[in-house]
Order: sequence, then C-alpha cells, then structure tokens
Amino acid sequence: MTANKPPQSGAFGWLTITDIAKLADVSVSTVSRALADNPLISEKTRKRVQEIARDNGFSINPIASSLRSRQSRTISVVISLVHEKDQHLYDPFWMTMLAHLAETLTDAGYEMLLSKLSVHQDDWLDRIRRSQRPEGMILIGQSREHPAIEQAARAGYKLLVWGAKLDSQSYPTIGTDNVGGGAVAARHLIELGYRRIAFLGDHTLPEIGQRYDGYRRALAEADIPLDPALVVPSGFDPGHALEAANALIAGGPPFDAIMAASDMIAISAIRALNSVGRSVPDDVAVVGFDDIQLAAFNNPPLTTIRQDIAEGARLLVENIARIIAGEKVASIEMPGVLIERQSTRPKRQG
Amino acid sequence: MTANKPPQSGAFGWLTITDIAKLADVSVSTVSRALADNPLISEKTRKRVQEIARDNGFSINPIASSLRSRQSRTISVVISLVHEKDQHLYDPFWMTMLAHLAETLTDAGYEMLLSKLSVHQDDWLDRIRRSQRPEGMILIGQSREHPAIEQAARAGYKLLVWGAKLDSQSYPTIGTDNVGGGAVAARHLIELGYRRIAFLGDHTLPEIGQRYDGYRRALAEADIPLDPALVVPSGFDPGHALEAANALIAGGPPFDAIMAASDMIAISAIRALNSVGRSVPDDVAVVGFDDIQLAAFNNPPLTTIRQDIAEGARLLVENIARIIAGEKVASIEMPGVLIERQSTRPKRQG
DNA sequence: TTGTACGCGTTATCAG
DNA sequence: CTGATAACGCGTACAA
Repeated sequence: MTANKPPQSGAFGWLTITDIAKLADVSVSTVSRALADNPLISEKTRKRVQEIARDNGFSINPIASSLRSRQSRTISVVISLVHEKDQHLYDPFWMTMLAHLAETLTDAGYEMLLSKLSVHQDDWLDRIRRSQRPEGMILIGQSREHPAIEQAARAGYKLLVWGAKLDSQSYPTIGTDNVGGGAVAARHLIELGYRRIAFLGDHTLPEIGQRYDGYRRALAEADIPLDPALVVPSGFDPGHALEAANALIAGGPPFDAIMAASDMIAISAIRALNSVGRSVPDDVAVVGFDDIQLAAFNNPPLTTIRQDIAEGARLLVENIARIIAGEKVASIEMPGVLIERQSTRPKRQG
Repeated sequence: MTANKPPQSGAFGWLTITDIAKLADVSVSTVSRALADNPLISEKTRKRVQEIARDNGFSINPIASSLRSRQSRTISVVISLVHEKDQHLYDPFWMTMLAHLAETLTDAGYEMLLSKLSVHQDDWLDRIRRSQRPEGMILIGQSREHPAIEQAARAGYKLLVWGAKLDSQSYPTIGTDNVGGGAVAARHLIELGYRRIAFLGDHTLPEIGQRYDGYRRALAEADIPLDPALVVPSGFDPGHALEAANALIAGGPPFDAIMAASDMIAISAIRALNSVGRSVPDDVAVVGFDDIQLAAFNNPPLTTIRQDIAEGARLLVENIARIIAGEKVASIEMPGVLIERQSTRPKRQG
C-alpha cells in the first residue's frame, strides 16, 4: 500500500505533499520548494509540480506549515468596547473599520481572527496571545484598557492599537488627531457665531477625552468660558445619546450649538431637538465626529470631522506587518478634516 | 543541554509540554492528559500538573494540537455582500449579527475567522475550505451566491447559511420566515386601511424576494391589485435607498404606505418623505424589517418586523457544531414578529 | 495510573 | 538543482 495511493490519502481526507511528490515523481522537498516558488528549483520542475498540485486540488496544509515554519499569517483583531453597557457593536464606525480590516488583511495575505471583548477580564490579552496562533494583534479602541495594553506591550506583545495617542505609552497607535479634530469642530462653531456650545460624549474615554481637550482649547482661544453644565456625558448608542440630549435640553442652561463626540450621538441629538420643536441648524447647530456613511444621508446632512477609515486600516495592516517583522514603529496621527454640510450654518442674529 | 532547560525553551520562545513534564517530573503524555483533564490521570497528579502549567504561564500550542488531533476549534465566518456596490458592511443588521456570532462562538470555545467577500470569485468557497483550517463555515447572507453554495454543499463542505430557505437547496439555512414576515408587515398596513402600498427593496436577492412574496400574498388576500409601479428596487445603503425613495416620490403613482425591505431603507425613505414635506405616519405609513437598534430611536420610532439576531446567532453556532460532528441538520425558520411603533397608524379618513 | 514511541504534514538542514 | 532526514509540539495506541 505504499505506491499508488488513492487521490485522497491524507488523514484529513485530502492530498498531502507526499501524494503530490509521488504523482510528480520527485521528493517531498522538491514539492515543498516548488509550491513556495523557491528559485532553487528549476523553472521547469516548479511549473510542473505546481500544475499537478492545481489539477489535483491540492493546497498546503497551513497548520502543518505553521507548526514547522512558525508563521501563521494570522492577525488577531480585537474589538474592545467593554465600556458599552449593552455590549453590542452597533456603531457604524467600528463596523466599517472591521470591514476595511478584513479586506486589507486578506489582500495582504493574512487571515483575520476576530475577538470581541464584552467584559473586562484581567487576562484577556494574555489569553489571546497564549493561543500562540496569531503573529500579531490589532486592537480597535482602547476603551478603558490602556493599563492592560500597556502591560502587554511591555511584555513584548506584538500589537498595534487604533485609538488615542497617550502620553508615555509604550505601544504604538494609529488614529486621528483627536485634539486637533475636536478643536477644528469647536472652532467651526465659534466662527459661525455660536458661543453656548454643548459637548456630548464620555470624555473619560481616551479618544473622546482628547476631542474634549480640543473643544476646551478652542473655547479658550476665543475667550469663551467653559460652562460645565454644557458638558454632558453620553455613551455611543442611540439610547444613551437620546437620554443625554434630553437631559441637556431639559435641565441644562441655554445653548445654541452641540459638538457631539460621534456622528451617532449627533444624529440622536438632532432627533431629540426635533422632538421638542427645535430645528437644526436654524435653532441649534450640530457637528459630529467620524463621518460615517449615514452622516451624509441624515436630515439634515451632518457637518462632521472625517476620520479616514480606509487609510487607517491600511496603516494598521502595514504597520502590524512591520511590528511582526521586528521593526519599531512610531505612532501615527491622521488629520481630522472638517466636512461642512447642513447641520451647521452661521448663527442667526438676535 | 538536555536537562534543566531554561524556562523559555520552546522554539516559539515559550514553554512546551516537555518543559512542563520536566518541571513536574512526569512524562509528556501525563502532562498532555492532565491538561486535558483526562480522568485517567489521578486527580492529585492532574491538579499538580495544571498548577505548574498555570504558574509558568503555559498553554497548549493549538497549532501542534490541531495538527495531531485534527481539530482546530475554528469556524470561518464569511460575509458575502457581493451584491453591494460600495462593498462595505454598513448595515447595522450584519454588524449586530457579527457581534453576536463573535460572542457566541467564543463562548462555545471556537475561534472565529472572518472573511469578507467583496467581489464574486468563482473559487471563493474552495479557497476557504482548502485552507483546511476551519472545521466549518458560517455564511452570512446568501447574496447571489446560491449556486456556488449549492455546489459546495454537494461537495461535502461543512457549512451553514444565514438567509432564505430556498426550494430544493442541499444546504441548511437558519433565518427568519421572510415570506411570513413580509406578509405580516403588509397585512398590518392593509388592516390600518392602506391600499396603495409601495415596496422598496431588491427582490432579486433571496431574502428580499421572499419578503416581497409575502407582500404579494397579503395584497392578494385583500384583493388589492399589485401595481408594479409601486415596486421600486433599492440597495441596502442609505444612498441607494434615498434614490429609490425619491424615484418613487417623484415618478411613481400615488401611494399612502411603504413597506421597506430593511430598516435602513425604511429610515432613508422617511427622510426622503420628510424632505418633500410629507410626514410619517400622518401622510404615509412606513414599516421596516429587521428591528435594528436604531429603529426604536428613529423619529418617528419605526414599526418593523423583528428578526431575532441573538437567537439566530445561537442557532447558527449550535447547528454548525452539529454539522461538524457529522449530524444532518434541518433548516430553521424563525418567526418574524411585528413590532408596532409610531411610523404606522390607522389611515386618516378622506 | 503512568510511560514509551510514533505520526500528524510540513519545512529546514545538510549532503550529494 | 534535488533528495534524505530530522525536527516542529502534541495526542494517543500500546506497553508496563
């Protein structure tokens, strides 16, 4: 039974490299090299072996390959929105990021292992790394995990984070210049004549905190005092955002503009305003953050700060590859660009 | 160099089962069994070995384990929205499904390998299966890939599909009773007194086609003639939906209600109506499909057909496990439940 | 109850 | 340029 094995000889039910070797009448090493396009093998043999493999529907078993070569070509993508109460990924921003990552990683020849962190567990990072499968990790959103990430980075994990660049962090991040973006948003409102500008968002989260810093900076530049009553915490989901907006409307001091920490919050705020008869932008100007697809199709179309997700995904993949290769990479902050639409307009006089 | 290897002896840089064996002064097989909680090993030894492993931060190398045991505990999740022009996952419905799957698979001890199909490739299924890594595949959305899936199923792929149950398909599906759900939606409008009901959606897609069938059935039951001019194709994204709704408003015959193929389409339609001064539900009643989170927070809150995503994800995971185990599983259709909110109300007389 | 020895399918080393 | 052979780390008959 050693010669002429049937086509499906591998224990998994399919062909192994050994079968191809027999079919091609060469050694397994030659097959291995030929399939890897190793120039050591003559072009003629290489093509012949590749053809035989293709004709028989053979592919390298990546598990065996990984074991021997120590390369899994797999990246773990972790989405850590543990601060969210309802624990769902609902925000279109993350969804789009995920889609772009799936595409970009695939194009780069990686497999994407998706994990979702729904509650904080002290050992989550360790658990993923110990699986020893992924060559690197991309974390989407620092959430409140900065300390854990910091510790992991110190321990030598190969990781890259989408999020805020924090002081003295020992891990690299890719993200938008949140302080700058936040300042641009607030300045835009100030330039249009607004002075009672509310901030809606949870500034205890790193990225939102930076957008809030930008907001404060812009106010300070214009000598507008910061009114703490205009700063209302809000989660990302429509429910929280609606609540926050209603709280602002009902209990807060007068305001003529809103700077929202995300587009979803902005959209929810507009709904809340409409439902009490205040129109946007005539009565209140609203600016969002993200520029999700929905923003352009909102009623009114949303003025917002664009985060370039596609470019972000590209940078994440490119740089995690570098990190895996052992290079040190620096954090990158992409500009947050103001997209003017119809949810803001110059303040009416009087 | 055989005895007393340093703690980090594995070639990956970490401990191997052999190291633990030495530390515990037992054989590798004992370690292997102890870590697998194999009752063959005495409780005492088992605990001791487990403790040593834990203290040293050791975990089984899943790659080697997979190679030997032929179990990767990995499921490939493929999202095949190849019909979408902009090729992004933006619809919150898919996103939520993905989130639930990530959670449910993790809880069930599986890893989730995410692939996104952005364009049709003849060999996409084969490419994934040949990777030999996943034990099974969950396909989210049939899109237009029914023929390819059919062929793959015949070839013995272990797969499970979220989508429409089609006649004479040789693969199992989990999904909502789209015909029933569509009928419920249309009947709801009819019962409220509407007779000029438009349908917004691409009924050449399997799931939408079935919702459309339900719509037609309900009309027929009520002896309302089907007006083809009221049936307007629309993609899922806000852009397409807005276009479709505007086309209906501008060029179509009079209508007093809209049945949308998805919530996002419904929400876009409401915006389109509002922007030409027609109010919902006073002038036009609108019912959606999905019950995404946004639906409840829309203005007005959206009447819709709920698809139970959490239960769907649970069923997908439970049944893919069965399929992997070699069982035959039957397709499941979950009921589509009408959720009445404020986008529909009895038609005004006159 | 524990240990020995082999093999999973591939790649790397070394020899020719 | 090609081939024989030894790992990679683990699971499991089989033996003790």
